[in-house]
Amino acid sequence: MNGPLTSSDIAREAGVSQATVSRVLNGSDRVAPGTRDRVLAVIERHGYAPSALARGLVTNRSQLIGVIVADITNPFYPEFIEAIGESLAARELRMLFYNGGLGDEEAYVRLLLEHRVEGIIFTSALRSSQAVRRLVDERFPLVLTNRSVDGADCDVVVGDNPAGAQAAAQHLLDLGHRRIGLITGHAEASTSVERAAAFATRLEAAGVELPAHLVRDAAFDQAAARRVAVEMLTGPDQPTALMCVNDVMAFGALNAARSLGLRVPEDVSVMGFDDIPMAGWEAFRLTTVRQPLAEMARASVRLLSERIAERGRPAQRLVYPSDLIVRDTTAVPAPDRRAAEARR
Amino acid sequence: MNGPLTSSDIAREAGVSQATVSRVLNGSDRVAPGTRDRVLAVIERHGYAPSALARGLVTNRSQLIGVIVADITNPFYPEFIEAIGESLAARELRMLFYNGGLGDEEAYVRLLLEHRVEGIIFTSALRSSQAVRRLVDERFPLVLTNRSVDGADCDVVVGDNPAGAQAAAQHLLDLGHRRIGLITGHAEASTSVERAAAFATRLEAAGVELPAHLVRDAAFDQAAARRVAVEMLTGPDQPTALMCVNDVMAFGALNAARSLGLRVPEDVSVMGFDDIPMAGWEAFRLTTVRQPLAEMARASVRLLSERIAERGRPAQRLVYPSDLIVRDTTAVPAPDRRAAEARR
DNA sequence: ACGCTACATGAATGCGCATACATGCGTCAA
DNA sequence: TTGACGCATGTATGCGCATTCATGTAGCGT
Repeated sequence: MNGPLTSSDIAREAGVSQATVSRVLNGSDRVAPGTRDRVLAVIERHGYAPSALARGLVTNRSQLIGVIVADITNPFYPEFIEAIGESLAARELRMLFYNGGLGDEEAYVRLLLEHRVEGIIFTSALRSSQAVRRLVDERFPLVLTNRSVDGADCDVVVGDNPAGAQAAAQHLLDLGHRRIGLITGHAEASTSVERAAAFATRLEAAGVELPAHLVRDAAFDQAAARRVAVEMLTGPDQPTALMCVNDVMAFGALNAARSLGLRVPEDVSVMGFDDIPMAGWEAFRLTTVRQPLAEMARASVRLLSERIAERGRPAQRLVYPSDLIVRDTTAVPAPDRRAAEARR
Repeated sequence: MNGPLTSSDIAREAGVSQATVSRVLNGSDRVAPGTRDRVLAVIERHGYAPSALARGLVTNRSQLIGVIVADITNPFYPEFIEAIGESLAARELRMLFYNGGLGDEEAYVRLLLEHRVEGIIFTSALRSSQAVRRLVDERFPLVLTNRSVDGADCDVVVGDNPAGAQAAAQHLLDLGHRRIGLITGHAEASTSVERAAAFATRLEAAGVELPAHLVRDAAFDQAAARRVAVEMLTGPDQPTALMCVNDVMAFGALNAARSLGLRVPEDVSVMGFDDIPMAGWEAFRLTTVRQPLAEMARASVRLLSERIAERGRPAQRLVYPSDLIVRDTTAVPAPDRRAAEARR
């Protein structure tokens, strides 16, 4: 009576062979109804659970999917993880979860491979990720979600960052902003780079300058964004609006404004990107760009399991639309506002 | 060349036996330095990763720990998961992650057991959980974090809920509040029950009534708490303060107040419990009760791995202190709402 | 009644590894 | 020089399961 029961234990008690137990477990085979019921009864009675280790060893299918997240405390990710978890469960797949995946990706991937995961979902790969490129070269099933990696020809699920960022820029331009600060994420994150580039391009096209000191990196981090925003809002050449390439950093900017006694949007406008659920909370009411996060998460799982089933298929790149969501953190810039009020 | 390399492949190429490869992989054994280097070179060259499935089958150690969370989108959990992940990694353990564990716990646990997890961390067990009790009966290694289960004699890591809730009650009483609303979590969650009970007791001891219609359940959910708070703040017998048994619900209450145009703390005071990082954000500046979340998470992992090593040891219950953190959402009550409005 | 088929089931095998046991070699004391 | 011993390494085995092949039995037609 050491450790969990085995299929042989069940077989003995049910008076059949181990092979038969295996057959009823896997349903498909032809087993006499009476035998099946008898075996199932024994399984039920003991709460027998077949070993996924042994099964995986034989079938070469671990039922495990590795999911790598850079920072689960960043409120962007939980939504994703939730949706991924649901999709995985629906496909009889379990999640081997790794948080902090930015550091030594190599080590993480190694561990995942030891456990013979059938595939990996990277939610926060860096553009230059060696680990990702190597896996792609080996045709190991993986999908990049919300990010892409330079030169890696693999399945990718992203939002339409350029369109979203341009819409954001246009929104601020339309309001009349001409001095705009941009808070970017990690310089190695495609998401940040794409959004920042498109935003800058749109501004440039409208003849609005985006000086270097108004473009700051905050690595997708709330606290860092808060610091950077404080600096921009107290430094020279203060912006009338702050664009952040994700919502979490926009919360940081909002916190910064509040800590400085500035009103949003009266004194500064703030924009985010992603439209995570918190962005809609009364505490924020953040103007942002919506991405269909849950849908993107589901698509990632779908793509991954399709690739597992068919390794040779051509890589797909799914691009989801981005929609401008105007809430309460953006308005006409302050000077104009005064003028407008005076005009009345 | 199907599937990953095996130790036999490595052995063949290194000119040794499979057993020797296994020996160098597991370090300990006496292997000639020259042989070891040769084998390691081959392993390195091919990026060979030994199968955790096969190893687990032999050693009966999967290196997997199941972690069950009720709702990862609840900002309380990511902190926990992060800390748990780090502790697990430090012990060469991986996280098999399950979100949504409140629903069919039975099914989840079954899956975890199939994968032969060495232990399970429940972060959101319900008081009456059958699944937990059964596991405890079977002496399966598990620890309950932030929750306890009635009649389950197992390792538990919790904050000092009674002390924290009493401190919260005392704080509101000291400020002069006499009509206080209480928003509770899931009625089956020990955390909620303990906090609510201690809070009520303290009020009662001070001769302050806590009428039934001012005690509402919001299941630890932000949106539900928001709804309930709106009802209490617009209904009859409006409270001057709202105590929420966790921070996330306090955010809901804050959102409710804001949506009603009520100022916090001038018109209503709001308190939470947990002191998750967001509670300190300028957007909230929530008065709350701090629990050492990361420490509790680490202790959970420690307890679990100790129990895995020694199944027979007596169950431990670790109680961590709770500290009142006074920030900006609590103040002396407005004499009454009308007076407050008249003043404006 | 006989032989044949279809089907239910058992026996045997191997997945990749750790480990107990066996072997062969060098070393050292006598 | 010899036998005993220790060390490095090889051989054999089994973990729990899926699966292939072998076997026996019932059911069928003629």
